[in-house]
Amino acid sequence: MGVAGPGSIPSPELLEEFSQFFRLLSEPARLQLLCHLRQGSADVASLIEATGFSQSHISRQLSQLQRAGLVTCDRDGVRLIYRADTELVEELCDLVQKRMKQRLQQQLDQLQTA
Amino acid sequence: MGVAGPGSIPSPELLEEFSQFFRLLSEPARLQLLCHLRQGSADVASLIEATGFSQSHISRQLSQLQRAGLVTCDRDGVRLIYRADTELVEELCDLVQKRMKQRLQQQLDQLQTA
DNA sequence: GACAGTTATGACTGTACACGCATACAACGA
DNA sequence: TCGTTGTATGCGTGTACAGTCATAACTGTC
Repeated sequence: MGVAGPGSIPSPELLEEFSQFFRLLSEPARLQLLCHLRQGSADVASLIEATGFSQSHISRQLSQLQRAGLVTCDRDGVRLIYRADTELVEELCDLVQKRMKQRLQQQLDQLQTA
Repeated sequence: MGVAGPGSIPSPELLEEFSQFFRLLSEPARLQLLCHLRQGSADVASLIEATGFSQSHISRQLSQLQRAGLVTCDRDGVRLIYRADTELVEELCDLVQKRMKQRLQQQLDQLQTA
């Protein structure tokens, strides 16, 4: 049984929500932030250091991720310590990566039989 | 073990590939096409009919999906019959949907305890 | 070959958004 | 309260791309 049952098209609203979610992951900068946070929680300064992006950019990207619930933060005095809820993202990336491997393997096989 | 092993950051190239893939799914029009093709193969005319998009737009979106291997097509005379390889997309959407449900449930619980 | 139907593509417009700079705002210490 | 540090936000710029129209390119029939 699929997303909305077999043989039916998801509503435009649901499609919109799905696409918005995937859109979050469609930006290398945000994926990069999630990857860094996968190593453990981190404050903004270290994320700036690690990625080289401006503070304002990091802030905006983190707030987008936060709205989607992919990231949360706690205060430590003036600093914000971010932590990622990366389980979902990892699962998604693993699926995609598995698929990429499959595709490359297929292309390889085709070249070898040709 | 995660995408690139624990404790390491994927290369920029890999991040780029992931984001490009998710980017494909970040557009409602493309998700819609994939959903229609989930019902079975279809020719372009019926996709135009079903979605209301222009022929040129459909053509471009399908070719993007095709490059990523999410869609294939066979000729039937002058027509092209497209079919989707939706297993991956369905898995991804199911994961995301599961997450959405979780989040909404949490919000509901919070409202009820408050 | 010419013609009709189907798909791909060049050119264009509009919009969304990444990204940086400057600055406003929040939180702590003296 | 003032200064300092850290985060959010208004504004501007550049770019990527969705979506359309017109048209080219392809596939088949006569």
